[in-house]
Amino acid sequence: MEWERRIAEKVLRDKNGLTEAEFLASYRSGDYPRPSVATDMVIFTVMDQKEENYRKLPEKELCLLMIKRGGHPYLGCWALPGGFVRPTETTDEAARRELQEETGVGQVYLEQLYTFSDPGRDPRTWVMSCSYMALIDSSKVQIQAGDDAAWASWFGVQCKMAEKRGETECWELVFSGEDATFKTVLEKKSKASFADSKVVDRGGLAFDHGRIIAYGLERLRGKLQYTDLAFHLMPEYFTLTQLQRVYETILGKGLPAAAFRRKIAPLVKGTQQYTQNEGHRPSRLYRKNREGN
Amino acid sequence: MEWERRIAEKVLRDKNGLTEAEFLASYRSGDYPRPSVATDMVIFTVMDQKEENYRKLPEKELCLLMIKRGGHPYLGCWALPGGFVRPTETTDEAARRELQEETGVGQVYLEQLYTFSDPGRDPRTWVMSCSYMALIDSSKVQIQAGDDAAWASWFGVQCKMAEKRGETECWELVFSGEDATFKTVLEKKSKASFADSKVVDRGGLAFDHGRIIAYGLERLRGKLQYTDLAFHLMPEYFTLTQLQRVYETILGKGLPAAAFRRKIAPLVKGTQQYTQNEGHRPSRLYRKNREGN
DNA sequence: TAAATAGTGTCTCTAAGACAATATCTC
DNA sequence: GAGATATTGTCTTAGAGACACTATTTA
Repeated sequence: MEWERRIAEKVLRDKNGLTEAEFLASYRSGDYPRPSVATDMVIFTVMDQKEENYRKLPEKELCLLMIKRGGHPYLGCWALPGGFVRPTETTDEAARRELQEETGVGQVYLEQLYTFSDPGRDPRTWVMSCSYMALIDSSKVQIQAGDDAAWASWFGVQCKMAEKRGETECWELVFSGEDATFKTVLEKKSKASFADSKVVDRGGLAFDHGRIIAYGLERLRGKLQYTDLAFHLMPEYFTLTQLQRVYETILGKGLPAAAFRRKIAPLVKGTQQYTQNEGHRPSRLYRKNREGN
Repeated sequence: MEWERRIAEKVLRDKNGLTEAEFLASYRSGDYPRPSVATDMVIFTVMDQKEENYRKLPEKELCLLMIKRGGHPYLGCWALPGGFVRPTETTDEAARRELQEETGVGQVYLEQLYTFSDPGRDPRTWVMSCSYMALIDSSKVQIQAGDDAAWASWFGVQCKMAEKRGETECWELVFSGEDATFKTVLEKKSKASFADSKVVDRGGLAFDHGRIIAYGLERLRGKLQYTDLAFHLMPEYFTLTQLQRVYETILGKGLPAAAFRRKIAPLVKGTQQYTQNEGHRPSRLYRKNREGN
């Protein structure tokens, strides 16, 4: 068939009589306005809080990395790390590059969250943000925290509903870091996602980053339940109680130990090592089960 | 405090001595290259297939809308409907605008899926695609199908794993429409999402739209289990068997009727109306339960 | 009456939550 | 031994799947 031969040879011609190669060679990009596209990253980790009693286990806290803005707009506010995407890379690659620059950590879990595109979200110009969530193992964080950037800092986050008026919910993100503590207030519809929320009071946060962070948290909580995401927040060897604390910290509620262990059992592999010098019965160390479901 | 007063009055000055207002007035966007950003839409509906027997219920099929390309590149291939985002709108608004233009339907469920950003995904120039999933009630579709665009057509889709080599899975998307039937082959890692898949053989599909469609399907299947998404695919009144068929069609497997009805019960509200003239026992008509969880 | 779907009751099995009982370390 | 956590066993309950049984319509 003549027609099939043409497809095979890629010489289909358009209404101007051009082949695809000819078309592409003559193509000039139109005059559509183009936005800048940046990646913003919600880098989560779970850190130990100060210890109180030599016997008690340390409390854990969900933390994220932010950077203090040294220029306008939002001078002095805290913002998510990020940067512009280059024409030679995917947004994934851009995010990984930024992450490397910002934290020095390369091999971390990275997941695209959502693209925020409100035309006014950056007062300078039209900038869309393709947001990402990164999960970092707490032991690696200890090395990197306050590494070079005097302006980067880890903040504990808590997200809780403050008020409910009919279908509209009012949520508070509370950030507590060494250098600052502040609160961001968001509003959203009951069934809606934080991707569709509205910032009511930025507090000390820059841009629309409150929405991004709240959505990142929502995603993290959701996926925690039916994936093995949590292991990206753990060091190689950990106790089941540590793992349980990480779940509890992220979900914001306590879990029954027996049920937790049953559920998590197929995902972990026990070792012959135990914790020591802890003021109580030693705990077996586990690691992630690679093969098992 | 002087400092707090400055914050309150928004007269913080940057290292050049500018206030935020002064900075923004003098801001000139840098020379970073900018991508075009388009929205692409996976518009799903569930349609009845031809009836065979006056007694039997029609089989259902998951369908999506595609448009035949009339110009290069990918001349003659089928592509997802979509278009460029304008500087005055969000990607959501752009998607809704395109949807309105394409199908004439306004009030439909719309959800952002993923932003695809491979630098080479469009051979013309640097174009990112912020993809969306739309769900349309099948009864509305009947009116719109083949409305004006001779080049728009509904295709039945099926997605199934074809082969598994170690950690790499090979998947086939099979499209069957009135005007054409073809197959797209994708590859992905076992645990990975289709957002990270690779098109191995486009078949008759344009661009990287196979990835987008497969990811849309993955999202739809996932959310079907724990949300009330399915109701967006239903007309106002429906039987529980119809609802069940929609679930089965999307999930690609049969479900036990008794368990399905128990699970779905709190989401629906029975009416006093029944189907008629169906060659078998009439079925009660239900509608979505607005209040109940 | 046959064909076909509609709708419900019950049994089993699994998993989650509640809770108690036991184990074992360090100071 | 006291204090604290680790770990397991058991009971109850909720929900999913299997399956059978009954109900109801039309040609």
